[in-house]
Amino acid sequence: MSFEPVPRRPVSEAVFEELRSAILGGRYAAGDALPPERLLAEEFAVNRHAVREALKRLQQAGLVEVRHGGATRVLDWRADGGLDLLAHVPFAGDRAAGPELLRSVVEARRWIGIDVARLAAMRATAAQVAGLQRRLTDGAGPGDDLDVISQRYEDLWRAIVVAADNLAYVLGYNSLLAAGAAAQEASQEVFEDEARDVAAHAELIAAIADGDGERAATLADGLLSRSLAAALEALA
Amino acid sequence: MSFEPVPRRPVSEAVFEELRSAILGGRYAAGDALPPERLLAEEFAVNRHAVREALKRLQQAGLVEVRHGGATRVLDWRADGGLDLLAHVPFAGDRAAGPELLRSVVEARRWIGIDVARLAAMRATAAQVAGLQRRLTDGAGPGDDLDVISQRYEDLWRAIVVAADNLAYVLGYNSLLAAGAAAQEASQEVFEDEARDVAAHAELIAAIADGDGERAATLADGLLSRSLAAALEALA
DNA sequence: TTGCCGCAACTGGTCCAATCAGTTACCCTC
DNA sequence: GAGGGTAACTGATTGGACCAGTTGCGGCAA
Repeated sequence: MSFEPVPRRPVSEAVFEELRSAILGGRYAAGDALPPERLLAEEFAVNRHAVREALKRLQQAGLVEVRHGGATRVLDWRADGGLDLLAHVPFAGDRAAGPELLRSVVEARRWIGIDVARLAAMRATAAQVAGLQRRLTDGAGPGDDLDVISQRYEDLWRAIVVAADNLAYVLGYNSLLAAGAAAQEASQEVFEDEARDVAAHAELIAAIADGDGERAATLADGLLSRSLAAALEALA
Repeated sequence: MSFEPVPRRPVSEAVFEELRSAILGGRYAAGDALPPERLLAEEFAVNRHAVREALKRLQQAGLVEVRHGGATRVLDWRADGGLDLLAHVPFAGDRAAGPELLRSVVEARRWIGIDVARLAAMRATAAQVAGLQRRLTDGAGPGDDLDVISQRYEDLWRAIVVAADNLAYVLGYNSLLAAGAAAQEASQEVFEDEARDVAAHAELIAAIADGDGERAATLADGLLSRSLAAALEALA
């Protein structure tokens, strides 16, 4: 028989996740004061420094506001939180945010993908186009493992996003990807049909290579709308 | 004569900003190891805990990877960072990322705004529509201060985004807004013409109230494209 | 009685010092 | 030359002390 390695993670991270989950899960309303650091340290049975490190991360994530001398207050993350939070919402306790979340992510990804395809067609350098085509021919048969297919699909889209030469889209794509990874099983399933359609991808890449923005946008729309439909169907 | 209050901010924040700027400014390449905590503490002339708190924030921001026993390494933030980073890029030292950034943000905001307007028209509740109309009539004259106008403009769009009922768009809008706020002067200027056009906003709200998604999308496109044009012009 | 002033008790911020716990690389042995 | 073991790194965690703002209560003065 074999044993799994004992999971071991920093104390401050455990505290961070605990508090984050409490906030995202609604156990603290916006404006509520968190317990004082000394009390938190006592309750979690860790040193105060560890609590402070966790609080720094919460602060960076836009979940709390810390004031010297005053209390640490919980912010309204829907109003102040950034897109990075999306990946953590699924773990926000028992609230059934999962389905709504999946639809949100796929919906946004479809729409942004359309513009990205158009921009890539307009802006991709020769080297980037070559990279896209290489990625396409590197593609193996359809019998591959879903994980492999998904990986290649993500990689292809990442290259397209980079070619679009828009920092907001690049970083936003990273965030959406992270959110998708957090709900892995559901996400992969939704994108499976699309990810396996190599012929459609080839058409898209050809349009980008031709610099035909409108055609690229239309093709991307067709591709990504399939996943959106799959997501909406999965919710029913 | 009068004196200004002495600016006073936490030491860990100063360290954080210093390191962030060093990383985003390219003074560390992706994969490079940061100096050890003990050395950083010595060089910044602060306690090691302050350094650790700063590192926790960098870690949360997706800029570094910390490994117990090993070195703290700088990540490739363009490949791994989330949209939240966008607000920090303006502080990337002397690299001329500013102009590219402004175009990216305005471009993304325009495109997302179009979809948001369409979705809001389809999904806004009666209460949300009433809220939008109220915000419109609350609008004061055109002689107002630019700060006030900008504030109201942002508030109106936030309400539209919320009405679109898509968590990814809500949080993404927060991130884009934060990025805009980081480059305040330039951003306000670009959006000024659009923000002052109350009549166009009234049309947009009317379309949303009617549930006419296509018309709302078209109007939003017209509005936001103005700012995009202004941004592109500002870059020339 | 009412207003305000000041202090005391809270809150977070910073420091010092020590020790635990992984990683890495060098050196010695076989 | 390959291997293992150890020493010297790295970050992780703890404890305790003290500094620095905020808040609210109680007593003093008008």
